[in-house]
Amino acid sequence: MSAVGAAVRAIRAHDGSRCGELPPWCWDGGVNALLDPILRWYDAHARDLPWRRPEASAWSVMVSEFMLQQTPVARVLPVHAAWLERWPSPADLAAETTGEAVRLWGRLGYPRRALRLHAAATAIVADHDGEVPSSYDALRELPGVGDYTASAIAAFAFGQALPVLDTNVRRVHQRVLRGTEFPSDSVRAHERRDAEQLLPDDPATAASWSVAVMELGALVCTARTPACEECPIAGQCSWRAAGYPAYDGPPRRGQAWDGTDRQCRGRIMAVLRGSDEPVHATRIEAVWPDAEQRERCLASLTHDRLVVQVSPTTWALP
DNA sequence: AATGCGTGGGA
DNA sequence: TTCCCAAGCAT
Repeated sequence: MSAVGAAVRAIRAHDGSRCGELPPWCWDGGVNALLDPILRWYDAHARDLPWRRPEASAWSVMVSEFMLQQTPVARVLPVHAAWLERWPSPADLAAETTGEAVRLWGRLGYPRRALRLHAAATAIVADHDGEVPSSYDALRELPGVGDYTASAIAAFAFGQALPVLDTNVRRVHQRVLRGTEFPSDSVRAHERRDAEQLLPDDPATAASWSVAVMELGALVCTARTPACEECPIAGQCSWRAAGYPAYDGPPRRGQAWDGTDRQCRGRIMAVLRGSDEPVHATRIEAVWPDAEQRERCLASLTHDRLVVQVSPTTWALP
């Protein structure tokens, strides 16, 4: 992907045009016309988040990106602070048990992320001399690091010019450029082309642009009830200009919860997190009466290495 | 490519 | 109250 991006920008720089599928108003003398208003808005309205401060380490950025995968900022803030205080470097975390990582993960949800972050820290110590790698490709090889997270760390921790396509950026692009309310369920090729073409060439400006668009999506161009009156590019928004047509794509994926294995696993994990000692089976039975499902979930949690069976009747964090 | 994976807050 | 969804990843 990074190689493709470099090629696209090289071609663009060579012929001096922003050839592509984007509306012509996107360009003002060959420059992204959305850049100035969005950067100005960001300057005035950005939240002061620990992982965005100049002194934030790459490790701090990386921890935040793991925690922010599907979890809102407000809930990440206290856990991120606790992690960075306890494990200021990848080596500090790698020296810890995975069980402690899961315990300090607390109720952020999707605790497999805690295991992957621990595994990533271990790999960083083993393969990168304990320093968070800066290249997209090296980051992408770490457990739990997909396209978004690799791009985000490379851009925000190391100032590289990589497109960052998270759910916020995708929604902003879809509305402004494509005139519809929501993007598809998976990232399409045209979205990458859009992001590549809008990305400023200067690395520092590119990183600022990416975080600013993300913030705009998080605070103004929200999924529900967007605050268009506060939007710096409302006048250029295709969705707004079209009269906010309602979403008419395929049904968006919702997640069942009541009675699911995920709920059962969550209950079991909550019990184990709350105990420093192995927990007797009766305490697990107390939170999930259905024996068949309980056993299935205990087995899947064991398979995931989120729990270990300590004795025939007791369970614990690994 | 479709599905499974936690949790809690806001509309 | 119910529903929606929040900086995704792995399989």
